[in-house]
Amino acid sequence: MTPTSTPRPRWQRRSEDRPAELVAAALALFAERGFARTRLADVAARAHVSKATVYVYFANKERLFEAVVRETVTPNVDRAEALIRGYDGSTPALLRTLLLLFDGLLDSPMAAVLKVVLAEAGNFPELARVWGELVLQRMFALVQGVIARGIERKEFRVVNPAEMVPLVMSPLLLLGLWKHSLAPHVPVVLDRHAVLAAHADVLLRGLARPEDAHVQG
Amino acid sequence: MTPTSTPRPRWQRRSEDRPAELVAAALALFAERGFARTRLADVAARAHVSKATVYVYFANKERLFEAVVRETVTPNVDRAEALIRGYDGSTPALLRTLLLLFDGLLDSPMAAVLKVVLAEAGNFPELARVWGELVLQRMFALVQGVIARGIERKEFRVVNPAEMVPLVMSPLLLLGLWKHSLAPHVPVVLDRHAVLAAHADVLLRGLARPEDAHVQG
DNA sequence: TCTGTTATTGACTCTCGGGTCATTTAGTGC
DNA sequence: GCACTAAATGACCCGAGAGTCAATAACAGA
Repeated sequence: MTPTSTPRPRWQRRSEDRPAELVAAALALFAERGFARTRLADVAARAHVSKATVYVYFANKERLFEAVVRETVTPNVDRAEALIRGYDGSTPALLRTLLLLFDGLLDSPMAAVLKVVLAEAGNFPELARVWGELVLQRMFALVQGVIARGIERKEFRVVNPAEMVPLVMSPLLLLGLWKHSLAPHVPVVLDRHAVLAAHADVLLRGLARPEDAHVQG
Repeated sequence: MTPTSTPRPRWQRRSEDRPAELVAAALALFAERGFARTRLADVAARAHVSKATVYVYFANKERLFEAVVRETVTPNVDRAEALIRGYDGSTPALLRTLLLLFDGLLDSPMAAVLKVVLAEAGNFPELARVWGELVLQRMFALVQGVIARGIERKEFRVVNPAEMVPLVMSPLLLLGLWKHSLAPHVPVVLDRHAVLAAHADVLLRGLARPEDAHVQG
């Protein structure tokens, strides 16, 4: 162990992994502080890299955030779509399963990203566009398909599936924002799983055909 | 009209009205651009006043926003409470009326303020606290009371009123955020009134007692 | 009309952070 | 070992915008 026995380089070239590492670091900070209050210097530090390196891989802050959105969101939507595709049980059960899966997403960084997108949509329309394209449209189609399936199979009464989508999703939105925005600072307590159970309950009763109102999936 | 015939002062002393004018100006800009991207210089300009004047009436940007929240929110919550207090019809009808009133709020600046509060809660916990105290708790109690009333009067089946509150409110949250964040930038179309009608419908069916599932308020 | 009070302001400071670039140095092929 | 490429960086610039303060001018009262 002579003084010269430490030839560890001061930095390494890792152009393969850098982008993903930067995105991960950025995700954590954007989620925690929002877009405006996140400093690229901090992102860089968290990825063990200098600020200038960020600019080697991303043109600017906004593009970095766009990358965060893409990476965070796509796998989750993929999973949801796969779940639906392979399902062949009753539609009420399918809807319950889907809600459970969304419930899981509330703990993922996706919920935090959503918060930031909503907050910054006005300042960065491009972000809103990306989100709309990558998440909204696919999720929308997904849920709408489930409702339509239920109607076709005479498990639900006849409603306009498009109008049901926001109703299905909105409690999840609320719970997500609750968790990431208000919960830490407000004394009100919300039992997430109780609310979700109640949601599934009310929703399925509300969708049931009047003649079999007693049957609950 | 001699050149000296224009003794209109370059500015006027109006310490009574200034705060309200500043709050109004600030509301418009915060709603439009969010907290971080709103410049106090612009707020001042919009209130026809210099930036330094803002600091005469508000200690800093955050306090100004706090004032905006208070002023924007209180009258609306008051109105909702008054509506409930004086009501003596059926509870389903009351719930429909309440939803209609909230629908109106979606067009008020309150929805925009909510967006900003959610976005900035992490950076300014005090804001979240104020919102929780001024709006959340009162609104929560309000809706919870309506549900409890319906159960007492045997118009609803027996549920946990506290769990229903988020279910009642969440579609409104979604529609509000939709309007102020995504709608302008995303090609998806949401028919607000259709969604709200569907919400009332599903909700009331979901709350109905099984034995009178056919009766719709 | 003069004087005192205070609301208002213009001009200033200072920090913060996004973005740039010339230079350094790790890794690669010969 | 040597030269070449490109990954990584430190030091820099610069605009933006929050917050300050001494000076100014509107109004009230006498």
